[in-house]
Amino acid sequence: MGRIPCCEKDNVKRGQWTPEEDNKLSSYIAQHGTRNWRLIPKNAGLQRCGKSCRLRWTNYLRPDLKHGVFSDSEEQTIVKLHSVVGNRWSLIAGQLPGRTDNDVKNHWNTKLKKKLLGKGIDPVTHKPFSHLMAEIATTVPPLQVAHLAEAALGCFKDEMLHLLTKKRADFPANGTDVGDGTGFPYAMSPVEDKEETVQKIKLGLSRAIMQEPGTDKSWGLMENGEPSDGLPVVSMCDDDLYRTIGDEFRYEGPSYANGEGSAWSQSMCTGSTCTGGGGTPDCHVLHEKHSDDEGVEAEGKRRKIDAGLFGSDGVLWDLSDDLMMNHIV
DNA sequence: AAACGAAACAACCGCAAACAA
DNA sequence: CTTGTTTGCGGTTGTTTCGTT
Repeated sequence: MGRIPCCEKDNVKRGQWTPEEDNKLSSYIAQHGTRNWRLIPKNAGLQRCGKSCRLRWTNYLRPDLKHGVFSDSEEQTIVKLHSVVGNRWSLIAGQLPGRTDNDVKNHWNTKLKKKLLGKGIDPVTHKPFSHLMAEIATTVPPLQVAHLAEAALGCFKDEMLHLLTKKRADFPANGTDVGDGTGFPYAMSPVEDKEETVQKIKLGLSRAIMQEPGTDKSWGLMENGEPSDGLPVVSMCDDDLYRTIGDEFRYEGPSYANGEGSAWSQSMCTGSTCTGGGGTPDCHVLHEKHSDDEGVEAEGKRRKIDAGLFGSDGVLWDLSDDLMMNHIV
């Protein structure tokens, strides 16, 4: 017994909507409302799946939608809410009049996530990477550190690779301050091609993963403290640096009690080495949905979180005391 | 001007909750 | 209470647009 399809696949058009289709759908809904999406395409004379019509309406045609760029305050709201509820896009969109969950999701994935990563903040936990490292170092038995590092790097390797290679290409070749306020010098040989850089970074990551627990943790450094392989040396434990570079977002210090993950830690980790069973504690929580029984319980918890966050009128509570993300204007 | 890659946006898919009969 | 259907949601994929070489 399979699931009943929402429509006949054969006679259904897919892909981009034409203005005529938009008109048909809009005028039909204006007259008859949005009851029974399965019947709407048929009655409106559209060769579309009801689901497709619903999506088109809710994400694009609805008259109350905003279509412009996200404002600073909207971005702040998204980051703040995401730090509390995670990838609950509909919940977040509910606090942004005129924005859809798809809008918010796309904006997060294409802009905000990278923005945070670029500032050294883990977009999953909203903590600076330095704090994550420190937590791992202090709370985990040394023998597990290497495995956790591997899992973490697996989760973020693509983003790290992207950022590192991009940054490298952007830095000046004379090794002076790049002028972003970080005082971070970067020396790059002009003849060094990008592919070589990528290979070096990959090698560095691999070494970090392979490194036995208890050995020198100063990744990328040779015994004399000089960078090996020409890789940059970045202090990942410098909160002052973080505050300096955080011209838009500022981390005000850990707020999770006793190393507990935030309420939203079911956010996705799609890293290839993250298998859900092992890995970091967060990674374990992320995959709780995979178990049906646990999934029900997780959903129950989720609903409690929802109920706690929003009043009966759906208005967001004042979260300023609970949030770890503050904004500098 | 053309080719290529990255970013942004739009749409689809499958799952599960909610609802109605 | 059970079963079938609809709706909402989040993840993913496909397409278009923009910027760079």
